[in-house]
Amino acid sequence: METVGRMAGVSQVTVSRALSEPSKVSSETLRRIHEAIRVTGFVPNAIAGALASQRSMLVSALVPSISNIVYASMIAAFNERMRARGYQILLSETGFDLGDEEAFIATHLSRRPDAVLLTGVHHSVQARRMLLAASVPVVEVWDISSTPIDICVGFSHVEAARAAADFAAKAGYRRAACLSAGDERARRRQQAFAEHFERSSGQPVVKAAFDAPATLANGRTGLSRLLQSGFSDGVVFCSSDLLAHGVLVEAHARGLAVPGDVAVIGFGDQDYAAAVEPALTTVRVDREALGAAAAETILSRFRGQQRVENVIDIGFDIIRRGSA
Amino acid sequence: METVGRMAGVSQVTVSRALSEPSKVSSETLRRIHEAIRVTGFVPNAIAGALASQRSMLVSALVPSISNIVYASMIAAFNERMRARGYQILLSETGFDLGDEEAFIATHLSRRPDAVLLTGVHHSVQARRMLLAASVPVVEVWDISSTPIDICVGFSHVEAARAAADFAAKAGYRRAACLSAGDERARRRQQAFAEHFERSSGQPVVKAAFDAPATLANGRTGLSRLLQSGFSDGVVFCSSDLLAHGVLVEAHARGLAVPGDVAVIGFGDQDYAAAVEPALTTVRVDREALGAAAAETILSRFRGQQRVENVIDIGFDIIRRGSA
DNA sequence: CTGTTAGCGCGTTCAG
DNA sequence: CTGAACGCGCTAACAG
Repeated sequence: METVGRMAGVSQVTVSRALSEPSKVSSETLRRIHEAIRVTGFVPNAIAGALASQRSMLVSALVPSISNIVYASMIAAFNERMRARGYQILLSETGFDLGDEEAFIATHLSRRPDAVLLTGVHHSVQARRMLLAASVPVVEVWDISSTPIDICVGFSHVEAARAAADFAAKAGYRRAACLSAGDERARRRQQAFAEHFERSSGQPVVKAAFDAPATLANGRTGLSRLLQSGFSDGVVFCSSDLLAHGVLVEAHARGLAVPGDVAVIGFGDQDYAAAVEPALTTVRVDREALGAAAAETILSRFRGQQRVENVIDIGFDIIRRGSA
Repeated sequence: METVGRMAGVSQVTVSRALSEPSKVSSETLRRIHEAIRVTGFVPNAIAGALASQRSMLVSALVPSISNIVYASMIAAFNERMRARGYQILLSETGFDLGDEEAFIATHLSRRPDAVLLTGVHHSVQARRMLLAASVPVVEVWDISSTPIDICVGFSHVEAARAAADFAAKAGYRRAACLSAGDERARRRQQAFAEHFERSSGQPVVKAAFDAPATLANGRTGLSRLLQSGFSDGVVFCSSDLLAHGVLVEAHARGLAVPGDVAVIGFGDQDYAAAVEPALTTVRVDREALGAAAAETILSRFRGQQRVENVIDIGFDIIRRGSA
């Protein structure tokens, strides 16, 4: 800035102002400064800016998995809103381990983010402490808690699973099975679905769970396991559309009719859910709305509104298509 | 650090050293310093550290799409290597627009990353200029160029498409079609496949291209369009496994046998490629190896090795499965 | 509208 | 093995 200023015949401070508050600089000096910037190829140093202003314009986001479209699409929506206000996202993949998450939180906080987004409402004690000490807005997404660290935006996994169980019972299915992949929230849904369905139908619900992440192959294996366990002629509640899709493929390979021989309910309503054969009945979670709502609450905190609603339930919908 | 030092009975400098070069501090002072850190809940300020040391420990990465598993899995591998060395990734989604990419590059460079990863080898003139001026290692991935900005790690899209065309011809297919989604590299592959197949078979290749990103639904629509255009009884070369999967679903819905009535070749070898019915014949690109190689070249630059090989071709493989 | 001054919280010399 | 002094490049007051 010193160099640019010298070239434009002004001081370093004026250059700084020209960049951050152009309205406070005369149009003529502004012109000369921009010309000097162009000639020198000057790129402002955001690090120094952050140190001086105590605002990094960085928001850190921690998700279990980047390659899981479920989180990726939520982050995309979040990112878009934040970027429109000049914030950049520092994204990390934590896996599903709370200890790892704690380490990531420490690393992220060292960069002094202006806000933090976390996935889920369960965090280590030390993590909570660090986040509170950082005294920046913290948003927990993808779940609901009555005692968030700061703000939470999500939906109730238990209620969603119960709604699916009600749907299955009302659709006339007498028997049900659950298929879930390795993630705590998925298992909570499985549990809630099973309890609720068993209560209303009186029939035991067969379960299969993978420790591994959800894949199409696991969906296929999952249906095989359920059939081996004696399940037949009922509905399979899957913890993700990907697993549900695998069930569809396996059913097809075995010559089982869907939903005649086996019905399928997915979770998430991914973009392919409506395109598979038969189209997937699923629980829709509006991930874009979730990411957007998370961004909005953070931004309103930045505007100084301390009294933001701190528990936002974005709900869910059961989307009935052909598979169940 | 001042506060921590006072509590431990040492100066700020010693605290700094205790954190960055513990071997240069006596074990007793080390102990007291760590105790003080624990009590105060001190979290080092990486911003100030970066400003003083002129090293941000940040590496910026620009990909067309975060939610596209193709890039996400490459970034995951890249990230893992860099993180092991203490670097954090600043990730942005550029879309497929070179102008937008330029804006992102400027924003990223203002954070003074220690290295930059870009997707593709085509960038705006201004982008190249800025990157060169930044004088940090720059890796272009996912393509090959004889004149990279600095380093490139990828494979030849033209050669991959030609290999697929050769495979199709040798497998006995006399007619072919191409299906591709909106991305310059996909279109280059489609072009190369068509030229090569037409030359060897003498038959014109039917083409369909989408401006939109690849989705399963587009794959279905794509097959419909190709059939309408008069295509039948041949092989469809798709620009991604997702499109190929859509073709599979649509063929099934229409009662067409795969590969009997229509054969399918995908691109990428995603994890579901082997799990669909029939399993997908596809062009495998080792995305993990790509991400890892990109990280390794950057890290060796950091170690001061200026003479790193600057064009790395990781190649590809044709994986023959059931669909073609 | 512009400039002066004083930090932001660290790492990096160089002395001891 | 430890500390004093300095500066990284910028923003935030304040004064003119």
